[in-house]
Amino acid sequence: MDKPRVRFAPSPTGYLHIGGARTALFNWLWARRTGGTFILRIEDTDRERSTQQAVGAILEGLRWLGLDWDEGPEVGGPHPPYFQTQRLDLYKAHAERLVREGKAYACYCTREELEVQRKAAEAAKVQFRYPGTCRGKPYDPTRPHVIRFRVPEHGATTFVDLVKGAIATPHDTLQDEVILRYDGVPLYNFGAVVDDVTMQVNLVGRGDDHVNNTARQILMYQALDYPVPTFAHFPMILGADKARLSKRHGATSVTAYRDMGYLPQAVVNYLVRLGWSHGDQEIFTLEELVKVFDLKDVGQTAGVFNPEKMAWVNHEWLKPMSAEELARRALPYFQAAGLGAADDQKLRHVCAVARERAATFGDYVRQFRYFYERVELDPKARAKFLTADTRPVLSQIRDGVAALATLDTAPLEALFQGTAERRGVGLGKVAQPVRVALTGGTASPGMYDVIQILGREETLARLDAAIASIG
RNA sequence: GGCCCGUUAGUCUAGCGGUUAGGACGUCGGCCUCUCACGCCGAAAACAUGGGUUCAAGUCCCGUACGGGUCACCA
Repeated sequence: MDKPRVRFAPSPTGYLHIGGARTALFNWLWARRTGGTFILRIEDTDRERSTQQAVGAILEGLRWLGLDWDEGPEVGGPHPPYFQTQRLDLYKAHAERLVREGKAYACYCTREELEVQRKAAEAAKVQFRYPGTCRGKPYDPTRPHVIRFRVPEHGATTFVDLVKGAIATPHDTLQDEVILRYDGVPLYNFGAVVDDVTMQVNLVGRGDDHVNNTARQILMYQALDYPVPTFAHFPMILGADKARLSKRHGATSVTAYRDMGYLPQAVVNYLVRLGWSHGDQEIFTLEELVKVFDLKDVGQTAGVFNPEKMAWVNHEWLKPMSAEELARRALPYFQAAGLGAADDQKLRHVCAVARERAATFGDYVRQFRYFYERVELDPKARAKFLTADTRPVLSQIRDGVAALATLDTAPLEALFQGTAERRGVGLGKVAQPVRVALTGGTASPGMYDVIQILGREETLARLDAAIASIG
C-alpha cells in the first residue's frame, strides 16, 4: 500500500475542540507512525459561520499540542490552496463533469417549494426525501439552480471501516443531495470528496458523526471514477451525562486547558488514551506514541471525558520535572494572576513544594498564592489554632526566627523541636499554629520550606500579625 | 420515527472460546508524618438483558432494553 496520506479538515467556526484535537492527533500519529503525510485543510465553505480568528485559533491549538502538518495553511504543499473557498473552480469543474455524464443534474426547485414539501412530509409523518422533481430537466445555466447528485435507487453501499468494521448503507435511505449551492459553493460531502481526491488522501480518519456520510461520498468517488480511500471513524467523546461533549460540560477548547495550566504533552496523553490503549500503560510521550500507535487499537465505543483523570495525567507529567523547569513554565501563570512572581530562587522553591501537591499550574497559583501575598486567615483554623494557649508558641517561634543566623533547614528544625520539647508537646502543636499564621490554613507544605520561601521579614510580619490578632 | 453504530466496576480500558475477569482514574481503609500532599500497602466495585451455538461464552449468532450518531442550499 502507498504511504498513508491523511488529513485533518476542520471547519473554522470556533476554537479547536477537544474532540477535533483527538481526531487530528489520531491522524497525525498514524502519519508519523507510517512515514505518511499529514495534511491540514480548512473547510470554510460555511461562510456565515467561518471566521479568520477561528482559523488562527485552530492553527494555534494544533501547534501548541505539537501536531505539525506537512501540507496546509502557512506551510504550503503540492496541492494548494488549502482553504476550500479558494478551490471553488475545482468543485465547479467536477460538478459540471458529473452533470455532463448524467450523474448529477441541475435542480431549479426553490427553497420555499422544498420547504412546503418538507412540511407536508412531516405532517404525514413520513421521512422527507427529495422526490427527484428536476431529474429529467435539461441543464439551463441561466436559471438559478443547485446541482444534485444522482443516487442509485436500489442496492446498498458497503465499506470496511478500519475501526468499526463493515458498514452497509441502503441506498433507499439516501436522496439526491445537493452538492453545489446556487452560488457555486460546494456542500460538505462533495467538497470533501473532491479535495480528498485531488490531495490524494488515501485514508480518511474522522469522527464517528461522519459514518452516515461515508456511503454518499463513496458513491461520489465512484461516479467520478476515482479510487475510494480507506475510512476510519473514531468514536465520539461524551460528557459525564453521556451526551456528546459540549460547552455545557465545561471547557472544551484545547487552549482553555493551556490557560488552566495543563501541559500539551499531558493533554495529548489523556486524549490518546480516551479510545485507544496499549496494554496497561498510561503515560506516553509523543515519541513513544509515534512508535506504538496503531489505528487498529482504536476502540469503537464512545468515551466519557473525565477531567479528573486528565488532571492526574498532567500531574504525572509535572512530578518528574525539575524545579527550574517547573518555574520556567509556571511563571506565566503566576504573572497572569497578578502575583509579582519572577523566575527566581523563590519561584523555584515554590514549584519544588507544589510539585507533589498540585496537578496543574492553575492549581499552583490557587493553592500557593499565600507565598506571594497575604491572604485572609481561615476563620475556623484561626479559632482553633490562634488562641491564648498557642500565643506563647507563636512568640517563641517568632523570636527564634528573628534570632537565627540563617534560615537553613537544620536550625529551623532545631528551633521547632526545641520549642516543642520545652513546652512538652508534640511537633504538631507547634507547627499547626505557625502554619495558620503563615499560610492562613491548616494544610500546606512543611513549615521549614514555608519559612524559607517567605523569608525572614515576611515570616516575622505574619507571626506578629497573628500574635497581635489574639490580643 | 427511519437508517447506522455501540454496550466489561462511577469513568478510561485489557480480554480476542477454558482467566481467581487484569491495569488506571476516582472512592474507602491503613502505614509514613508538623498539616496537606507524595509514596507504599490494602479494600469495595464490572461482563446490560433474554434466548441460542458449543463439552465450554465477557468472547460467536438472534431478539430486547439502553446509549450515541445521522436524516439541510451545516460540517
